[in-house]
Amino acid sequence: MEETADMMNSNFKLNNRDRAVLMKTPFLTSLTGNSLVRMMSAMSVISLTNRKSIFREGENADAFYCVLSGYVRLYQLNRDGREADIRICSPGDTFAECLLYGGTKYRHHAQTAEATTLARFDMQAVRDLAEQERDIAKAVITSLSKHLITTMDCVANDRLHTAPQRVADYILKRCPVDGGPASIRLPFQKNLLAGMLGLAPEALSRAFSTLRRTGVTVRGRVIQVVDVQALREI
Amino acid sequence: MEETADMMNSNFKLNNRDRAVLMKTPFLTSLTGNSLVRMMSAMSVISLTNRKSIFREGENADAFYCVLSGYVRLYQLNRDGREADIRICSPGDTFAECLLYGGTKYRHHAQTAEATTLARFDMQAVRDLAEQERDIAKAVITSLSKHLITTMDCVANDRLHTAPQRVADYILKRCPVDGGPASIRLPFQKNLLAGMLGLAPEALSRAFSTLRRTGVTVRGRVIQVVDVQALREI
DNA sequence: TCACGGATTTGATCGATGTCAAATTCTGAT
DNA sequence: ATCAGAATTTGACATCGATCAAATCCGTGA
Repeated sequence: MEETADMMNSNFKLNNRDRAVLMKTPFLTSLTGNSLVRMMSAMSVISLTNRKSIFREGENADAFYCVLSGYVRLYQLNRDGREADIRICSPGDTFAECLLYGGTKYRHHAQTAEATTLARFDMQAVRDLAEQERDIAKAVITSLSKHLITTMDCVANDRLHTAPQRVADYILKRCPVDGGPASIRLPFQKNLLAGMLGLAPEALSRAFSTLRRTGVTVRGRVIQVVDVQALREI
Repeated sequence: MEETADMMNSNFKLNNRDRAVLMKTPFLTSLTGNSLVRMMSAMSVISLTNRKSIFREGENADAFYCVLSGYVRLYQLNRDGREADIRICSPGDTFAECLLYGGTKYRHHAQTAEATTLARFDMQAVRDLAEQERDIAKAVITSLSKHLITTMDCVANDRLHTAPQRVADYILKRCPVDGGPASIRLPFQKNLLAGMLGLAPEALSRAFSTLRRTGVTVRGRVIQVVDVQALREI
C-alpha cells in the first residue's frame, strides 16, 4: 500500500485532536449510542495536502464534509474566470450539508487552503439516517440553523461595514472581553482572512494599516491591540 | 370588535390565494393528516399595512413567519444609523425560522414593505412538533436547506457580480428560456429590488440605464428585453 | 545562518457604487 | 382629469475597494 507524497488519502486513522474536533461538530456532539455509531459508519476520514480540489461546481453531490484540521476554501468563478471566495471553512465547520435536501449538485468549488483533514459523510446514508433517527434529524437542523445564521451575518457584514470595520470585528471577536491590551495570532495566512472578509489581499493589508492609527500592530501573524475598547468604536 | 385603520390584525380569515401560498411553503407542502393539523394549530394569520415593524433586532424570538402576500424587509443598522437590507421576503418565503435551534433573539429588524399578510408560527410549538413528528422535522430541514442555499448565492452574487450583472441575472431568472424578446413586470417597487440586490436605489436606476444599450427597456414596472440571449452575455 | 520563493505590503490608478440634491415621473385620491 | 406626495431618475461628487506592478518581508529548507 503506497501513498503518493502529493496526496494522502486514508480512512482509518483519526488522531486525538481530530477526534475531539469531530465530536464537537453539531452533527455529532449531541448524538449518543446507536445514532453515533451509525453516523460514524457513514463517515470516512480524508487527508489532503494544500490546494487540492475537494469537489467542483456542478459535480454530483454525493458527500458533505466537516473540517477536522486545516482550512477549506469555497469559491466561485465569474464570467472572466476570476474567483471569489464564498466561505472559508475552519476546523469544526461543515460544508455542502445544505445539499442533504436542497439539491443534487455542488454549487461551488471547494479546495484545501492548507494541509487538511476532512470527515466525509455519505450524503445518501445521512439522508436515510435523518429519516430514521430523531436525534440525527435534530442534529441536522441545528447544524443548518447555525450555518444559515453565520451566512446571513456574512451578507449583513458585506453590505453594512467597510474593510477596516470588518477587520476590527474579526479581531474583536477573538479578543478577551475586557477593554485593555490584547494580542492574538492568526491561525492562517492573511490570504484566507481576506477571502473570509470578502476582500482582496491588498485591501486587507490596507485595512490593517488604517487600523494602525487605532492602536493595532501587525507583525507576521501576530496582531497586537493597544486598547480593545478603542477598537470597538471604529 | 374594532380595528384601527392603521393596522388590522386578524387570526381567523385566510383567503384562497393566501391559503394556496401557505400550502406551498416548504413547512407545509409535504405534510399530511395529523402533522398538518398540528402545524396549522401552531399558526395564526396576521395582516399588516405598509411599513409596520414585525420585530426588532435583539427582541425575544418567540415566532417565525411565512409571507403569504406582500413583502417583508429584513435589515440592520450600522453604527451611523444607516440601514442595509439583508433580505427581501416575497410570498412563500419564510424568515427567522433559523432561530428554531439557532438562538433566542432576533438578529435583525423586520418590517413590511407593503400591505402584507403573514403566517405566524409559534417557535416553541414548532420546536416541540419537530421533535415529535418525523415529517415536520424533515420539513424544517428542507426549508432551512433551501434558505441556506439562496443565502449563499446571495453572498456569491454580492462578491462576484457588478450591479448591471445582478440586475441582468434577476431579469433572466424571470424570462422564458428561449432567446427571443420578452417582457416582465416587477411585482414591487424598484426600491425593494434594489434592497434585494444589495444596491442603493440610485445604483439600480443606473444599472437599468446601463442595460439599455443591451436592449433592456424599462417603463414603470414593466421591463422589456429585446434579446434574452444577448442579455445573458453581460 | 543564508538564500530562495512565496506572501505581504505599498504605490499608482481606475472603475464601481454610495451620497446628496435637484429634476422628473408616477400613482392614487379627489 | 387634476394634483399632491411619493418614487424614480439624473447630475455631481466623494469614497471605497479592485487591479496591476514593484518592492519588501518572512518562513522554510539547505
